[in-house]
Amino acid sequence: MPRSLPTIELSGAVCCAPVAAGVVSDGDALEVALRLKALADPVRIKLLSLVLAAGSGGARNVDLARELQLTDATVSHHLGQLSRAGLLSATRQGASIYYAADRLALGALAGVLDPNCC
Amino acid sequence: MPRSLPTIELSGAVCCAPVAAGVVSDGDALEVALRLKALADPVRIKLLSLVLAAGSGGARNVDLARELQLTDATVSHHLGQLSRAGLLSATRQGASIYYAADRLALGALAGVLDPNCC
DNA sequence: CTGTTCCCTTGACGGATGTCGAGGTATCGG
DNA sequence: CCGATACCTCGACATCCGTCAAGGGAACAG
Repeated sequence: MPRSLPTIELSGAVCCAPVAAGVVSDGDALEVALRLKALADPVRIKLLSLVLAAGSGGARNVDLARELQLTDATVSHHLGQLSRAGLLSATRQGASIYYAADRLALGALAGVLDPNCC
Repeated sequence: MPRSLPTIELSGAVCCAPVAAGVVSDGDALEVALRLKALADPVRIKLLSLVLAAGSGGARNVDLARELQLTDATVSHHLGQLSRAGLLSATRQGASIYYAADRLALGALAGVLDPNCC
């Protein structure tokens, strides 16, 4: 990979028009790709479904790590990826941090992909 | 990555229930992740939008390569990724191969992601 | 203050990935 | 048959990524 991917802010709302609506700009392509990359891992898909199943209260690193049979360090890494992509929100409560899914961001990302809806 | 990702068939229809509908199985997580991985690249996002813009007739490797300023070998690699994920269909016509987007597959993948719709 | 629990960061390792150049195969027009 | 065009495959290179072990900081109970 000669040209490394730049780092851009992803915490904001998913912005761009559907991919099917016209040729996307380089910037939009990069943004969508980075958000998708945050999701493109089997562990993170399971992680997301677990967090979604936990409801608005959210889920903790330890419990997710036990469920997935992974180290807390690895789960922390994955949670960081999803958070930085704006797909998860983190809320500290005592010594624990509760992660909840951002359903709006997820829906917006799906909308960018869907050629029929929207 | 200690455990390398297995290779599975992706040419069929996107099958599984939305990620928000419940905790996904390991198999479903893998399938969704592999399809998303096929899309999680800025070049492939642009590629997909170009192919979509070309309509049902499809687009050719050479023209896409010129548009993207990439080698035909690189574009062939990306087209292969998208095809193997079931997102593109290829039709030979003389010496050329026309690639068209599979809007149904794309919409189904979006549906798996969307927590609100479906 | 001490110990426990929870989480994050760092460093390291092996496997995966995007890009290209070179070379091979197929189709078609002379 | 020859050349041109379009596509693919292969090998190589640099970079990225998922995983873990080790260690440190923060909150809380005693």
